[in-house]
Amino acid sequence: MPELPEVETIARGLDPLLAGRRVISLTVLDRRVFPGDPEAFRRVFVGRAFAGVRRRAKLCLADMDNGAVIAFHLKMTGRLYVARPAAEPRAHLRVLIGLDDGRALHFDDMRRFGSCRGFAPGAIEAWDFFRKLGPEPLEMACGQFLDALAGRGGRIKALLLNQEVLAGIGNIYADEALFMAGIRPDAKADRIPRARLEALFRAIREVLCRAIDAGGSTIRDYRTAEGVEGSFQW
DNA sequence: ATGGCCCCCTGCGCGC
DNA sequence: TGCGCGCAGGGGGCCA
Repeated sequence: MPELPEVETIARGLDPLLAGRRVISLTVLDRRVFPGDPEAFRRVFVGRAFAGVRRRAKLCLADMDNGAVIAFHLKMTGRLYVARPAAEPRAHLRVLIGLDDGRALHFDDMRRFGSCRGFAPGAIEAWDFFRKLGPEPLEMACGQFLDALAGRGGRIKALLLNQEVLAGIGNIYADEALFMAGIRPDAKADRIPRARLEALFRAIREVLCRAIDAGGSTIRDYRTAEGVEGSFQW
C-alpha cells in the first residue's frame, strides 16, 4: 500500500543506485502493466543513463539523461527494487530493466494493479493524470491548503484522497491525519472550522514526515541486516 | 463539483 | 479433509 511516504522512501533508496547507471535492456513480461508501445519507448530509453529517481504524488519517476521518464505506480502490491545479477526473479516480475553493471531494476506486481509507463523526452507533461496532480502536501503552506479546500462541499476524506486537490495521500494516511486532528472522515469540508483545518494540515505533515523518517531507518536496517551492498527494497 | 459504481487481480478465508 | 466460491483491498476512471 505505498502512499507518499513509501514511494518517497523507494525513490530515495533507488536514486543513488540508479543515477549514472546505463540501461542496456527493457523487457516487458506483461503488456498489461505497461500501457503504450514498449518498442517505441525502447528507442529513447535503452542506451541512456539514469539522471535520478524522484517521487511525485504516488508515482516513482526515473529521469533519464535525455529527458525521457519512466513512471511507476505501485498501487497495492507493486514492488520496485534493484536485483543482483544472479538473483532469481520473483514469481510476479512484470518489467525488467537491465543495467550496465549486470544488475537489473525489477518491477514486480502480484495483482497487476500497478503500472509502468515510459515517456519520450517532454512527453510526460502531456499525460493527463500527471498534469492534473495537485500540490505536494509537504511543499505547500497552510494557507495554500486552506485555499485548496475553500468552497468545497465534499467530504473531507474524499478531498484528501483526491489527487487533484492534494497529491500523494491515500486511505491510511488520510484516516490517520483526520483522527489526529479530531475530524470525522465524512465531515463536509466547508463546515469544518478553520482552526480544525489548520490542525489537519499540521497532522498531515506530521504523519507523512514521521512515516518517511521511519521508512528511511527501515531501509538502513534492511541493508545492514542483509549485508547486500547496493540492493534495495522497501 | 460530487458521489456512486466498477474495474484492475489474486490470495485467502469461509462454508459446506 | 478438501474444494470451490466470493470477497477484500488502494486507487483511478467513468458516468450521472
